[in-house]
Amino acid sequence: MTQRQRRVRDRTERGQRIVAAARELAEAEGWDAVTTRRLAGLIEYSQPVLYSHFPGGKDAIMAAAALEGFAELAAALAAARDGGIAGIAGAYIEFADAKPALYDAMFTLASELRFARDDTPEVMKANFAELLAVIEPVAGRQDAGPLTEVFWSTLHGLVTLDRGHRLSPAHRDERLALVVARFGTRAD
Amino acid sequence: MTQRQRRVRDRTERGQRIVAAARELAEAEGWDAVTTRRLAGLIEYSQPVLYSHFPGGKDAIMAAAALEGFAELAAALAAARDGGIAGIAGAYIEFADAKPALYDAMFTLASELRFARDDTPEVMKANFAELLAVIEPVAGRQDAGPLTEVFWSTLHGLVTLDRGHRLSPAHRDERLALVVARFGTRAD
DNA sequence: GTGGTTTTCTAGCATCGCTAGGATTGCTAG
DNA sequence: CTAGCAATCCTAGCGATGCTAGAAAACCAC
Repeated sequence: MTQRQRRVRDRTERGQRIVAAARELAEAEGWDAVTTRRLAGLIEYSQPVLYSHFPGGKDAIMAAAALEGFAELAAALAAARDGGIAGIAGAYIEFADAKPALYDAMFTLASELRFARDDTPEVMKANFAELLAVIEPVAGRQDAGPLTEVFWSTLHGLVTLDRGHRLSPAHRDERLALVVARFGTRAD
Repeated sequence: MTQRQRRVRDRTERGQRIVAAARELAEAEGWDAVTTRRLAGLIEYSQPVLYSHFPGGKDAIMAAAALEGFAELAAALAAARDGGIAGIAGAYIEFADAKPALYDAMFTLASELRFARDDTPEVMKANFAELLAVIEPVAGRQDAGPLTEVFWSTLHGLVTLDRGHRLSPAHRDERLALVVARFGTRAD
């Protein structure tokens, strides 16, 4: 039955190639350029193969990419945990800046995935936990959970507004410093 | 030449009907449901008529709706100016909550419109000015401009993350209170 | 080899945004 | 009143999208 094992291994490999190709293409030309036909061409198979891996179609592929993104973001945040507020804020923005299409898939698109619920994937909770770990020391008497949500919202807002050319490019560093100033101190 | 005047008046009226129909349909069923065919049916004309009003097609119609949205948001913020940080933050979130599709058109979609540039429409600058007016008193020695951008990012992040079901519904009010706590005090 | 299962591809559907070209209407001049 | 011009509008169609049914091919056990 080792052949059967090889077949399932090939299958999962191909599934990963689909997501990898989608991410690559999205990062290069945006998610609009990620069509099922181009994706099928990239992995050198026909269109219906995509649906055997992801019955949900294109949305499911994007959701799979988003999940990968959450795992990578969690890793990036964990690596910056020692940097405190400034470190984690910088890491967050840097991640969104380095992989804009992936970030879009994680937050702007892929509305199926939702936080703050029982069926929320663990990878997604991990991101919140990383932010929470840094905010907790400065929460004081305030509930750290909601404060983390506000902190997270600030980072996410900075990313998305900046991406939409809504913010002044000259003040990027200054904004980051202000975030640290506003969230880095205890306010009981 | 009064007939000519009536004709141009009818034209502009029809243009507004197009945007109004688009907004109504988007608010009811989302922007994906706003197709050029359905839009043409709603105004009881054929598709190409849309392009005589908006050569840019669907994107231009959404941009027109977004501009209306910026004007309405600026008015809502101006009305809440006396409420200070808490008042304007509440008004902002309330606006986004009452007209979610319009808010999406203003920020998530419609990437043509950009802030912080010379050709930025006045209505868009007005929104920033309203936020700036409230932030300025608490800026202290800090530059009020970037601080307003951070404040704005927080509000925008709260709106978008909440819309994506990323935040706990139970803590809505608490988050707003925390925003006021973090941005309502001087931090020189 | 042969039959049956699994996998893959070809072909097509409905819908999308958008546009060219002809038809229809309205205005003007003789 | 009518002929001709100009503006307006609609029918029909193009290319591309996500997705799917049914035929074709490959694979495996016997």
